[in-house]
Amino acid sequence: MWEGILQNIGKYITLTEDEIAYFKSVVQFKKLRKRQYLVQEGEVVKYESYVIKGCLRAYQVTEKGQEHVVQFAIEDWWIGDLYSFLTGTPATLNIDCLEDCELLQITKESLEELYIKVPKFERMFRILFQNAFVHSQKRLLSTIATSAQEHYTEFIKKYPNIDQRVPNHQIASYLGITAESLSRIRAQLVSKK
Amino acid sequence: MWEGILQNIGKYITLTEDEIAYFKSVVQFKKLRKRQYLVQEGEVVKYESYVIKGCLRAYQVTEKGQEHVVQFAIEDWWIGDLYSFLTGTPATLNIDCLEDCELLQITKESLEELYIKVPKFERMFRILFQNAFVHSQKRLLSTIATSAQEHYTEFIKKYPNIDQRVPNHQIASYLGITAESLSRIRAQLVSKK
DNA sequence: CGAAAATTTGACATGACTCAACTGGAGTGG
DNA sequence: CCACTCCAGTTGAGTCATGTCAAATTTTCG
Repeated sequence: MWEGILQNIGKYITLTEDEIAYFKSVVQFKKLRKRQYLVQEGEVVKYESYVIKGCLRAYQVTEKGQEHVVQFAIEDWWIGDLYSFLTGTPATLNIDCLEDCELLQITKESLEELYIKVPKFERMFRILFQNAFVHSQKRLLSTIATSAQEHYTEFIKKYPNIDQRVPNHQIASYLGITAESLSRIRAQLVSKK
Repeated sequence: MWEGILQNIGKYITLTEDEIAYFKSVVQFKKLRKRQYLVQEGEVVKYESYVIKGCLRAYQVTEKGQEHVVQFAIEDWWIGDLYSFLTGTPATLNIDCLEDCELLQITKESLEELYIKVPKFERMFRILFQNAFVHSQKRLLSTIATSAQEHYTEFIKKYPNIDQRVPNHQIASYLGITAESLSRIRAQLVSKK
């Protein structure tokens, strides 16, 4: 249960035995079944979650009932409604499991304490957020600057592992197009070859 | 020259006199005229820049020559091609001044050293990147989930200060629409009132 | 096996784009 | 200080990519 996350943390910072023990003491293990919610719109989010195993999606629902996927998360990713988590305001996102999931969760209070007691974590999350920001900017640019077809081909190149685990209509939702459009794009790509 | 940035830093962390002195010693002052480049596509970016005064835009140019604005920056914002800065790869962005600008710049080496010598800065940038990521996600959602008109009205609500300093066709580019479309949207909004 | 979900396909609608022309204001140089 | 150019902004006409709605087909999973 701990190998994955500790190895992942090890990519960014080096911890002592004590620090590892302390870290272990502040995170909680959680199992969720496929289709279960991790977060529902309207609730105040208490945890950020690290994915040990499984696959989740975070999405927002518009007034007209359309779902827009903001993020997928698989093994070794963090997921949550960060804005709600940070500000204590009600979540605007829903997050649910596309597969049975195993998570490690940390509360805001524990995380703040972790930053103080083991400042290396401040470094790790600085790097994680920095990378997340860069990727988010790149995604934005693809959304704005490229055709739906290019955008889709970029996506499957970049996330082949996610592509194979997630239904197409949810990928469409992530890309900001309809399931029908994605279906037609895929048909075109096949016929081109 | 220093009040603005020190006050801004003070929102996130508290520094001693020595730390302030050290910080001052690692950043460089730079003035640029309107229309001058801060970063050009292809060069390796050496600095992240804090805006003391002025207004800049970061944009990418596609093969077909279309410009897409990724970010505007005004007083108290940081700007740069973060990906190039972090990885040492050639910049994909261009950044230029929309007004005469005064900047403070820091190199990657100095920033890394600053993180080590004054870990509080790790905290500050963790928070800055965290916020930048949250905003980027929200922007992405607006781009994907709302009509061009809603997206524009959200933009002017959120950034009235930028709106007034930047020509409309560049706002259009930021929103991912053409200048013509924005012009028509604005006409509609006026007629509605 | 059967119900529900996912995907595909067709017909049609529409929002945004492209290209082109025109207007008005800002900045520049004689 | 005026004439001229340049650029931002607007408007119109036609096109195209993607959306919508509906139905048929395939896949998934209890």
